[in-house]
Amino acid sequence: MRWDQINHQTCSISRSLAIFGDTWTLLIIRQIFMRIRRFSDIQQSLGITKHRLTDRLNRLIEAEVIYKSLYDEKYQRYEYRLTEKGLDISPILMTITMWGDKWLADADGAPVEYVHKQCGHNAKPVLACSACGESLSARDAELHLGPGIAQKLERGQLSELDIKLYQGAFFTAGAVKK
Amino acid sequence: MRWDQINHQTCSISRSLAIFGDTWTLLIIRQIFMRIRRFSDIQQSLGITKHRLTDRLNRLIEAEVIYKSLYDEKYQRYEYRLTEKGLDISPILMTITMWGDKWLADADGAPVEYVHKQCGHNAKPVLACSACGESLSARDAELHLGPGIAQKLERGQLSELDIKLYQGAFFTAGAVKK
DNA sequence: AGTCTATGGTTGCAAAATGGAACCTGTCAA
DNA sequence: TTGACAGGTTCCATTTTGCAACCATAGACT
Repeated sequence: MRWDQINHQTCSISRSLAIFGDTWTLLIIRQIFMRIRRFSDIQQSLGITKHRLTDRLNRLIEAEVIYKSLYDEKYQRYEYRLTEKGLDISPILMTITMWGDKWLADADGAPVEYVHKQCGHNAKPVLACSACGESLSARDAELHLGPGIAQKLERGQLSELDIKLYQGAFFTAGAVKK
Repeated sequence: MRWDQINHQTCSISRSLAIFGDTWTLLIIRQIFMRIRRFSDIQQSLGITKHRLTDRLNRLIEAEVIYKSLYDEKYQRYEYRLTEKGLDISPILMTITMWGDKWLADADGAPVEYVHKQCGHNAKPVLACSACGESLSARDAELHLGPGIAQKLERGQLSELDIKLYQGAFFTAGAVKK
């Protein structure tokens, strides 16, 4: 299968990665989070070619993750800003940062830190259960089939590939036998 | 710059993405999380070519995110399992899932759900501040220069590119003027 | 008037990554 | 001895990428 068909799968991760799962895209989003919003600034700060950057920015606009905002009328210059959808990517960048800090940092320590404005502390973002507020890891969570899969399964609308994609979850749920 | 040089940057996100930021890799990790651990199962469930899968698995082994585990002595068959480092990627997959569920789901709802074993509820993982336990979003957090950058800056060990990369954070920190 | 610079691109081309299919290897089973 | 299965490797055509050169617009400088 071609990567550009990956978004047709019934999977939130596949669909998300079809938007920002290729090379450069997440780094571009990070730069915009860090207030580096202009074409040439992004281009130079990442060392990406203009060609590639043009392509990636257009895809992100298409996906409604960023939008162009006029900042200079005379020159017709635009900067790129995050939409609500784009701002919502921050937890992903934070968890990636935490992983990199923990597993890939050199002796000098973490390159940047997040300071929580409300409590003033250096915050290491951790995942918590929205229901009980306790911390949540892969070992604390059971994967269940959600309505998006269950309904399509009942209606026979799952593709062959979707079924294979979820064979792990089906197995856990007892829906199929291995 | 070539993508394969991106891991030389002083940035936890760049370094992390050098490991799992290309096409397929994160999907492969997700499959292993879902207990799909054998070569042909991963290959068929993702629709990836064997060629690509071999390459990606070897890189993940090299990065110590997964390891090979013998499950059949006679046939010398191995399955791929997550190391501690690999298991720690789960928060990233969870936050990506949440984003996809919120912004890309169809009318049927979320494909899968996480059930928190401790409290039994359907958990939507949210980010929390490790210091005060309150929820944490991009707007609640201020980006500060951490020791990894500050020390290298003092010692003059930051590359030209690293400085550009962090110009947003330097600006916030008052370290440089725009 | 002519040249220079800054920003934000587009175009063309060679090199690298990818998808697809065919082929290989070891073990067993019919 | 033919076939099947798991887990690859090899080969080639197609895509994607990196790199360099070029273009357009609006001033600013000489």
